[in-house]
Amino acid sequence: MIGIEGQPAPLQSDSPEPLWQQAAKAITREIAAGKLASGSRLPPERDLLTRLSISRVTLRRALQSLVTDGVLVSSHGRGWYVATEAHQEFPQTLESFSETAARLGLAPSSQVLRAEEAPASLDEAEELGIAPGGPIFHLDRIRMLDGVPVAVDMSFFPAIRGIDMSAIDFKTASLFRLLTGAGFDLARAESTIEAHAADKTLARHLGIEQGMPILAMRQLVEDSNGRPVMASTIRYAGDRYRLRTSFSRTAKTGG
Amino acid sequence: MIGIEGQPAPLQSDSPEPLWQQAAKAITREIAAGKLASGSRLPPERDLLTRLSISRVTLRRALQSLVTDGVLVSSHGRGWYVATEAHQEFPQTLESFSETAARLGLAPSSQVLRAEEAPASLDEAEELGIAPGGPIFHLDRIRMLDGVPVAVDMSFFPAIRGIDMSAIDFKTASLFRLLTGAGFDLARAESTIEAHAADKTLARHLGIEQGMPILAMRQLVEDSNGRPVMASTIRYAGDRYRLRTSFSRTAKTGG
DNA sequence: TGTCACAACTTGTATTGAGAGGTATTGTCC
DNA sequence: GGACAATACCTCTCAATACAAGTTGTGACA
Repeated sequence: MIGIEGQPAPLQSDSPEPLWQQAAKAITREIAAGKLASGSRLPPERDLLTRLSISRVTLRRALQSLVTDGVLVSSHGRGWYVATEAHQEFPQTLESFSETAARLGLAPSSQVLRAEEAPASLDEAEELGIAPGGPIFHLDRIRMLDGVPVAVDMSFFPAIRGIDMSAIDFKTASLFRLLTGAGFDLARAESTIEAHAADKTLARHLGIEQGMPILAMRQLVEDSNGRPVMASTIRYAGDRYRLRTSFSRTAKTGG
Repeated sequence: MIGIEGQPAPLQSDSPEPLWQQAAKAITREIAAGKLASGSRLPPERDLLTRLSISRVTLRRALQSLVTDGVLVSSHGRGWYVATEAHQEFPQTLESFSETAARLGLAPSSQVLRAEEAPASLDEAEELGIAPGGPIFHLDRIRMLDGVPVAVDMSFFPAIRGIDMSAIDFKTASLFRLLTGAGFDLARAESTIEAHAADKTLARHLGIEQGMPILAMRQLVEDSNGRPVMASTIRYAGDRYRLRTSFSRTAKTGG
């Protein structure tokens, strides 16, 4: 950490990674950790370079790279600011269903199978870190592209007070937006992906033969404190959908 | 010894062993002797060539061979560093095979099916952005955990000049390390993941029944200029392996 | 209380210099 | 042809220093 609120943290001078890159990362980590909110102002350059023990040129190199990456914006005479967010969903390395639809020029739609509140089972309670029997909301949907079923999405999250769930059209509603609007700070997601054979129920929903290969993705979304917010199991017809992911390398070697 | 902390040690100029090899070995010995810790910086080239009494070209030849071997990494403008153990593959959001093995406490190993240079087909050439018929290197391996086959990995990349591929033990060699050492700046990867039924050949390699669900991942690795460097098709036994990914929300540019 | 000048703060740009790795060319020797 | 050397030039990293330009705060004055 660059110790914005505390101690200075010197960068690794004995590392292959350039100092400007290390500084940029340190700043990014502060933002990701929530110590610098979207839109907020960083300390002045003079302070940052003292705390990081680097020259101003090096610091500005780091800051500029973060501008290029869209993380920061600068204001001449006023200071450096954390860029504001543009998206409600995760900035992605795993392409979302709606992004895939847009990319392929296909119309996404959903058919709701289940949208109701129920008491959490032991497993569900454990997964969400709540008391067994506590109220959770289940949303099961068939996801379609141009009317063709490609996946069954079964998600659940803690019941939300103050929102009339029956008034929500879950054919089109985004769960990410719903949860964010309800005050959850979605910060992180863990996913696992497996291959299975389609069982009888799923085969019927997707209109495929029982036993066909499917992709099964389990996803757990957490808030910035690490509390689970939503759990999903999404099963895709193997011959109709592929998951797409990309990622970049940010460092050659670490110290 | 190269006498980093003491006297210079001239290499044997009347030995049949090339000077660059002697120099590489001398450096390796220093590391093995603990005089250069993992991640630490070597003296500058100017100092090393003086102490070893060899030309810079020869020294760099030695250093480069150690890069290929994964012992050193270079940082332009900063210096030469002893490589650290981790972070040789993408550090990122799709857990690597070796990371999965470590996490589960299982011993990873490989059986080489194919390791040869061949002219690129039209499709292969197109994928790598090279001329059809141009030389590419194919590496097909069965990946195993604790001796149990879990995946077949078929990768190809442009043939690398200056490296004796027959000298490489592909049971253990890391392709990322090899390509990085050969000068490719691996910066980005695109992957797609599908579910298929195992065909006859794959089923035989993995020891599973034909038709079983498998995860099929296609991955294209690019360098920092966006040029494709390596293409891989990795097929995992669906009941023995799951892909794992996680990602975090960070600030992003306003659109 | 409002206005204005000035100082202080803060970012933006430029120059110079040193250290250090990266690439290329030419030539000699075995 | 491989090994090796000498030489030249390029590019990146990093720092110190100086000056320019925009913003904000403060004190003086009407």
